[in-house]
Amino acid sequence: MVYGEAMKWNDLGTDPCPVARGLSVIGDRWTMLVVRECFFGIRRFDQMQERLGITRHVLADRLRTLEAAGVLRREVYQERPVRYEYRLTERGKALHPVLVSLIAWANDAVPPPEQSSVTLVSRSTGTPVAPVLIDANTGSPITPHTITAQRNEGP
Amino acid sequence: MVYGEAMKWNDLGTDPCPVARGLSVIGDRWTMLVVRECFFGIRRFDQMQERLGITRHVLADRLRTLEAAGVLRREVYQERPVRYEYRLTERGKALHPVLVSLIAWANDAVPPPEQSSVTLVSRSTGTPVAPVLIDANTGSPITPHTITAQRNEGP
DNA sequence: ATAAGTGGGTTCTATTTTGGAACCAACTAG
DNA sequence: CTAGTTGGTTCCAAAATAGAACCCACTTAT
Repeated sequence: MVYGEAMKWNDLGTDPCPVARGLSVIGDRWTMLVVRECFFGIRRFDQMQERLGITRHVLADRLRTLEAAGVLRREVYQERPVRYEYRLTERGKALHPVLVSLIAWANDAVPPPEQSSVTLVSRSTGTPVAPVLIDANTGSPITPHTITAQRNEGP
Repeated sequence: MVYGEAMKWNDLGTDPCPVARGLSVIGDRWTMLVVRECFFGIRRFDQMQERLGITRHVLADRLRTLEAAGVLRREVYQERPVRYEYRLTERGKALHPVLVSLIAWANDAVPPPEQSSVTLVSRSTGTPVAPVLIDANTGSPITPHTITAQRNEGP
């Protein structure tokens, strides 16, 4: 962060803090919902628009932004007339842990109306999953107590 | 989701999808940055405002929203004049995996300007951590291939 | 041949959110 | 008495979003 002077939203993308940089791409009201649709296998503009209830204008803008950020790629799936679909790139698929963590948090922090909800289950056993973050290097859990943020100065 | 009819932002909090419900709390432009400050130990209004460059009006609004959602609690730390500080509740601390996943993603998906950046390191060894999500029940990694979303209908 | 439909948008205006700056209340320190 | 601190609120301007209509290049149905 650049302390002591105002940080405008549009400058977040160049902030030293990865939280700020990440949010510059996925931190607005609709973007993660668009990403969710992509993980659900939705690829077409109209389908996303109908499922989300987002305005066409804003959806077009978000898809452009996500494409520019390398999260989605636009592919022609039909010529004459040319039609495009949107798919997650590797960088987009790398958002999976963010989405999963968010789902796990929301499911017990933001109670659903009635009992209706969506939960994550193992694809092989069908049983609910309980996501936990561990450090791949040591195998130990990651908690606010086990890690800390470190600033690496540039050249 | 309620398909076929527009979903307004303000209805997200009652959506069956946990992604939508989660985003209704933390899905706007500033909220996760406020939460980040709290994880960094920042507790006071003016300090947050200075560090983030957010307008005072919006910060006051976000703090109220986060308090209402049970993510932060407001505590008097001084009488005469009464002064408040904001601290993460258990529900707020439960956002740690979301923040860590976001940091991990941003650090390799949204390149920092120059080399300056912030990384996560183990508090005990000082070495970088590589966060991975595993299922606490089975110990196996969570990827788009190993899990799926399941809708549980309400009564 | 003509009419209606499809997919992926753009354009327009109205409403809502943000940004930026000033102001305020209740003290405390000098 | 004056300035400073803390945690806000109030005001207006600028930007983002909602909602609806329109557009273009086709394809399919009548």
